[in-house]
Amino acid sequence: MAHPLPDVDDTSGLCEQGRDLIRDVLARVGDKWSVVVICQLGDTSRRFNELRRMSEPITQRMLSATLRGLERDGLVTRTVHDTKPPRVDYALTPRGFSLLEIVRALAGWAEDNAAGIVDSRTAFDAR
Amino acid sequence: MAHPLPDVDDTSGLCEQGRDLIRDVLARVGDKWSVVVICQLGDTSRRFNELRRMSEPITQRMLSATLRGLERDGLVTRTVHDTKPPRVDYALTPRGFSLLEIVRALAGWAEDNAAGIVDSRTAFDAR
DNA sequence: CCGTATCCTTGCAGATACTG
DNA sequence: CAGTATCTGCAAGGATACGG
Repeated sequence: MAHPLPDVDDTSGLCEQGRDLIRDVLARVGDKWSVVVICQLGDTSRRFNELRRMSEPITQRMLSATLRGLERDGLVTRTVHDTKPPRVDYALTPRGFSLLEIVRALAGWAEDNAAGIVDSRTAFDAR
Repeated sequence: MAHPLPDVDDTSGLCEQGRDLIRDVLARVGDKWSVVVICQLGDTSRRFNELRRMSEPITQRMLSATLRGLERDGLVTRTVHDTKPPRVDYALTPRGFSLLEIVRALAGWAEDNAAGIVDSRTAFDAR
């Protein structure tokens, strides 16, 4: 196991420790579809095509891959009901819900700073 | 300005409104180098090659692009000192600092859940 | 020292078609 | 309904070289 930076200064706090895994988590949050799916599962469990419709224009392939990734990290559960037309339910785990909280905080920040960011961009581009 | 989704249901709360911009912000957080740079600027301002060394193995190209993106969004400032060897300082803006807070919260969550996630992955892969 | 310009590879994601 | 398989493009990013 590679030691995560036995570096001289640790002035950056949390951001320096466990770099790999943290980047992993950040990547998931940065992933377009993961966040969308997590948000949609925030209220109740959903079925595959239900998520597909809600997350348009996601492709089947991407939804499938996204869900498998989330399941792998223990963020969602996949429950197969052996009914006549097959039915699969996806739901957030406790860990998934705790991530949802953070994502919502981030979304809140984005909303609060949206106008300012747009202004900054306009100013920057006008040059 | 485009209205942020005059959609039918808003069951997912914040995650549904202003989708485009929010995804933009999330993408920045998910971006490998942006977070690293923001964290390194958390304590004090830094010079270009200083950031370059601290963020290894980032390439010049990527650091340049990352910094320009952050500057464009008003997250960092770029200050050129007209000294004999050219010197450029990058620093976090107030907006940058406020994002740093969120990123640190996210990093904290990652640390708290690191072990659990690794376990989930191992269990998932062992099948 | 602080970048930009160019080339070139790679991996991600869309489209499409098919299976249990 | 709930996915997997294959093929293909396209753009992000590494390597390298050069300019202010």
